[in-house]
Amino acid sequence: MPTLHAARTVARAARRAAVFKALGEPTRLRIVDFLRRRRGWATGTEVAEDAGISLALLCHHAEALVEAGVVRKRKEGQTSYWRLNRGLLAAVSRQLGA
Amino acid sequence: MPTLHAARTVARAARRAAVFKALGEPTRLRIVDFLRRRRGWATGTEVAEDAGISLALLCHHAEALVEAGVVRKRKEGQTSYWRLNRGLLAAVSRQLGA
DNA sequence: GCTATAATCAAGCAATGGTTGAACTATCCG
DNA sequence: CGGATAGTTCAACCATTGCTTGATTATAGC
Repeated sequence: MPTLHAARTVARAARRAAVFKALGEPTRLRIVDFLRRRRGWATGTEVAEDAGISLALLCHHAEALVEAGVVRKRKEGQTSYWRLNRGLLAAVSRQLGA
Repeated sequence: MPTLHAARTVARAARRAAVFKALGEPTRLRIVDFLRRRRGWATGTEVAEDAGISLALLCHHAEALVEAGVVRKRKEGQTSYWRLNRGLLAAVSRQLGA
């Protein structure tokens, strides 16, 4: 029988792991790398072209990245824009190095 | 047809993603967290007990962590010892924050 | 040698996840 | 309106993976 403390530890690990999980896939990491180089908002078409994937696949992966909080999304008319959440990445980076 | 440059970019992303993938699983992240608190070598039994998993499962996950280079392994007699590869984590941390 | 202990291996199950292509929606523009 | 453009969703397929259980190997201690 797990204690309450143990249960909370597990839940916290799950949330933190979600960020790494989002980054732990080559295609998603390339998307993140592109957005890092890009500095600012990029359209879905731009991202998909750079990553060499279809728009459908981008949609799939981008959802996972947004879910994990790694990426922010904004929609304007018919096109959607993406940018990195550098704050979260910096926080994770700090925790990882410590 | 992908260019040679694109192929290399993909391969590099795959290697880097392997580290995040290793960290992107709650159980493995708890192992890593324990080793971080522990400072130094810990036996497999200690790690398994802290993470609340069987020795068999630890073996399974530890292999992935070693494969990714996140963890170092040393065997002495009947027991094996594990410690964090802080150098790699620091490098990944730097790259992530930049 | 015998037993207990620490770790590893092997088989199998259930669930998740990446990829593709087609269908569908919403928006822009002439 | 009508066609083109940008995204999104859906269904299907296949591979991967996390986990469990049970057997197996290697070592320590008596």
